[in-house]
Amino acid sequence: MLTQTAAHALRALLYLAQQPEGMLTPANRIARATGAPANYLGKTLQGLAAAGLVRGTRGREGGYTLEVPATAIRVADVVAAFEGADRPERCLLGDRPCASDTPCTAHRRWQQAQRSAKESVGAITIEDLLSGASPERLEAMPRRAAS
Amino acid sequence: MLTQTAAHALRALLYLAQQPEGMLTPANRIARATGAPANYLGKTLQGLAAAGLVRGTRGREGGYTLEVPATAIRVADVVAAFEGADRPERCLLGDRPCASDTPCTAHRRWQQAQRSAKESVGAITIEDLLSGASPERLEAMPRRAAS
DNA sequence: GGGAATTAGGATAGGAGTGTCCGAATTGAG
DNA sequence: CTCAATTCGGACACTCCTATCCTAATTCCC
Repeated sequence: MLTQTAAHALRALLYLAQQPEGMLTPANRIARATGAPANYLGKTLQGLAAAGLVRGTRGREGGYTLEVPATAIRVADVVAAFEGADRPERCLLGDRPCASDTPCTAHRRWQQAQRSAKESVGAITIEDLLSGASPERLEAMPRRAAS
Repeated sequence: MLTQTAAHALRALLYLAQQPEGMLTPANRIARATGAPANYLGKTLQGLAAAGLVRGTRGREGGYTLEVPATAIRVADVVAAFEGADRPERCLLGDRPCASDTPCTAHRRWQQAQRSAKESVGAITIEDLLSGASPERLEAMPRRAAS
């Protein structure tokens, strides 16, 4: 569902959001707490810093802190920080943007579902995850028994 | 959203579903029609055959055909045909299945969203995509402006 | 029966995601 | 000032997904 990198990033953000406001947490501690490989998490945090979600402070007693309140960081933002210019949304039938041999009802139906799927996880904020709140009625979704 | 392999497979199934009932279509033609690399699509079709979704017939005038009606093939089935024993659903906070330092409201909230996302695309059938029908009310979802 | 078309399946290469390692730059503590 | 802690940034290995290529095995047509 999420890439490994995004998952590490999300865990790091959740951890940072639980720290006292303004406190600097070194990457090493975050790695230990979240179970991410320390070296790799370094890179990941740099990515988050580049995206403006966290701020890194060098030097002794340095570390990372949230740059943006936890209510303003959506999962979609975290994902976006690590994807490289997403592909041009190719059509499901055939190669061309919308093949002529089919009126591409598939296209619409598919994009609709994709958007709905992306939003149902992308719209969640760090704060939502920590508070357990449901930002909009999601439990109102129909449920079908998986055969 | 989908792996490349699953996308190829989905396109192949959509193409096969549009062919006359019982007709055998060689992999080569499917590849040309869907824009997938022919050699790789061969493997992909083998995967679909192993999953019981299509049937391959060897020899001259051979080819592939749907083994199951298009109404009975869900996107989730296609995806499942190509994933190797999905991982044990690790918790979002910390490494352990459910860390003690947080009551894991995050866990529930997250899984809820994930399931909802998976279902919104996974429950779609090949037939749905071709007919443009919406299997359950999906357009009733709330929509938020992406900032 | 011979030959061509086609699936089945293995071996191999390229690339991206993931992870490791090491040095350079920065900053505060002593 | 010196040193240690820390982020920053590059270089490199590993693995899996994707893709290519080649050789069987099978089946129909002539």
